[in-house]
Amino acid sequence: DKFTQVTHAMPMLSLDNVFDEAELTAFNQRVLDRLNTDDVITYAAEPKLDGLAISIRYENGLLLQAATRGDGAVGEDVTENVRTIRNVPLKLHGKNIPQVVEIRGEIYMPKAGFEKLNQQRLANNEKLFVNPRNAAAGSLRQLDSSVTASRPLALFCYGLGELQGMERPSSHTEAMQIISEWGGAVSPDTQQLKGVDECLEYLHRLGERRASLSYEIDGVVFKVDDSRLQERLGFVSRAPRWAIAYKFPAQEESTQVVDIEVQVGRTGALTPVARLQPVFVGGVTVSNATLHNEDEVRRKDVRT
DNA sequence: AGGCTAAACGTGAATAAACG
DNA sequence: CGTTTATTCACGTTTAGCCT
Repeated sequence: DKFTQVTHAMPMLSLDNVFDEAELTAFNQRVLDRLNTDDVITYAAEPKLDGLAISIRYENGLLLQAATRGDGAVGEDVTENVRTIRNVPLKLHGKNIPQVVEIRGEIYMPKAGFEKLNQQRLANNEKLFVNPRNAAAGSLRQLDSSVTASRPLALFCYGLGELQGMERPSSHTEAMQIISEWGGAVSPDTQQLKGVDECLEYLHRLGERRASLSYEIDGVVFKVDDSRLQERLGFVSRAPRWAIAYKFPAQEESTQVVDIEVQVGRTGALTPVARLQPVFVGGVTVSNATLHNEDEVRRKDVRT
């Protein structure tokens, strides 16, 4: 409760997920069906960074407010912490800067910075961070922004929120171009692709490079590039119909069920929980697994 | 000063029931 | 029937509050 609440001018949504090529093809088909067309859709692709979403608001080119996503409608004011991030522009470059622009992106901790930070912490007998994502999330929610300043955080921009005093770009690619001219960092791996076939190729290429990237990713985001098509596709409750996150296959590990306990929830609901022999997988230690969806567990195994 | 715990938050996943 | 809402849950980190 130490952070002031910020109501987002435009809600910050998440993305729907797909897990294999068939589901991605099905997404493309839904887009075609909705638009009632056979045209080849142009997509904008970018790596899906494993960090945390941020909204950064500029008025007359000056960074005035930065907020976490929160529940999508209301987030937390982390302006002072975001100001300490090296590649976040405090002032937008160029002329024709709109009166109000909200840049949205992902704050993350590069692998190299994470390793270096943990080496320092080891030397100082401090507790090590388990993975870059949580280290980034924790670093951003420091009450003392000088602590945040000492953490190797970085930003990649991936979109625009509120915009006043400027026409909305006609495509995602154009929006990224403009943000980049203002001085905002955009992923160098952003690419314009024609049709679902090129999306699948991109997926394979990036999958091969995944380990050599300087930051952790958990998938790829594909967005319908054309703003007018985006508008026609619209939104569902918590995600746009014009974008999808392709998630790389979850890592799997085997372990043993040690016990099964029944929890009583806040509303009195009973939920069986499997107590597991702890197992480290995908950057976290898993020691419990809910069994409230046991049919799913049996069918598809537990995903991390 | 250090250890421990509860609670908050961020991210992510799933189901049932209600809605349109 | 597909979408949306309400619940339930997982883990990692920070913080406050308590205890030793």
